[in-house]
Amino acid sequence: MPELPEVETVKRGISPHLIGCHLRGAVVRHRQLRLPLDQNLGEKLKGRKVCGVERRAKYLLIGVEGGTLLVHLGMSGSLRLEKESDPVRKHDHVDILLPRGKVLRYHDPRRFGLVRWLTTAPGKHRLLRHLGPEPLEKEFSADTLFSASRKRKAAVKSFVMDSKVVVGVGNIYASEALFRAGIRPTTPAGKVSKPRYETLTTQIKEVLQESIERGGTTLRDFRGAGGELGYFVQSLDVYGRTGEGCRCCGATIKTANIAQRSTFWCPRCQR
DNA sequence: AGTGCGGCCTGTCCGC
DNA sequence: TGCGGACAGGCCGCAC
Repeated sequence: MPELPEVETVKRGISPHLIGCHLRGAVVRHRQLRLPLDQNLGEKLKGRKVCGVERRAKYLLIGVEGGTLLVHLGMSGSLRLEKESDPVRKHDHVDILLPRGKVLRYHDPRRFGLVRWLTTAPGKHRLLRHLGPEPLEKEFSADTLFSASRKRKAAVKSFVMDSKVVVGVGNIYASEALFRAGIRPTTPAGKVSKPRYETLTTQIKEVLQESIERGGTTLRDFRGAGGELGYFVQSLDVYGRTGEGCRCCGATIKTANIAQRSTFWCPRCQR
């Protein structure tokens, strides 16, 4: 479900409700996520104060005195601020108990996500250690993209989705950024020129930034922390538009699988 | 070393 | 209406 703009939307939604709070504990209803959940999570969190909420790639890092709560939403996860008395739905696997009867509720039907309590530096965790640059930071530039791409034969679309190259570019925004840059997604990464990587870098930053400003993309079930929809779906140019006309030239949008992920492009605008 | 594939899970939608 | 199969926003670990 969530790509970087959706995770950023959740982060912005939950931050003001968490920072400064003393946690009352946690309720764990289903332990088996991508990594098994700590049975004693509640005991470990009890009484601790939340000092900050950060995002690294698609991971949320809830900074708590004495540790970090690492959360990933996988493909179908969501985090919502609710009241403890709100009915528990199927797949509400974890509640983080906040003051005054409020809870942060983790819901994930497919269970590809994770919730982990870390007491060491999160950046050194094996899941975060090898991550590439943040796309919206200065260190992600055409230079880094171009030099990393030399001699790489994989499709440029797979290349920009490689988290060692740059994080946070998922299946939707990879297709969208390549459309905006006029680059065909099947082109081998090593054959894309420097000027085209300049354009692609700019477009990756822009498409992610615009989506964050519209609250992310709701395709079927994405919601912000308060349950609100993401409106970027209205701005998608190619993703999910197979057989429809290109908004730019009118040609029919095509789709194919690249490395087992559906990929969308305009055969006329993207060469 | 880079690449592609299988697998983790449930829900939904489509064609028959 | 029911049923099987394909597919879904992520990403790790493995074999080649």
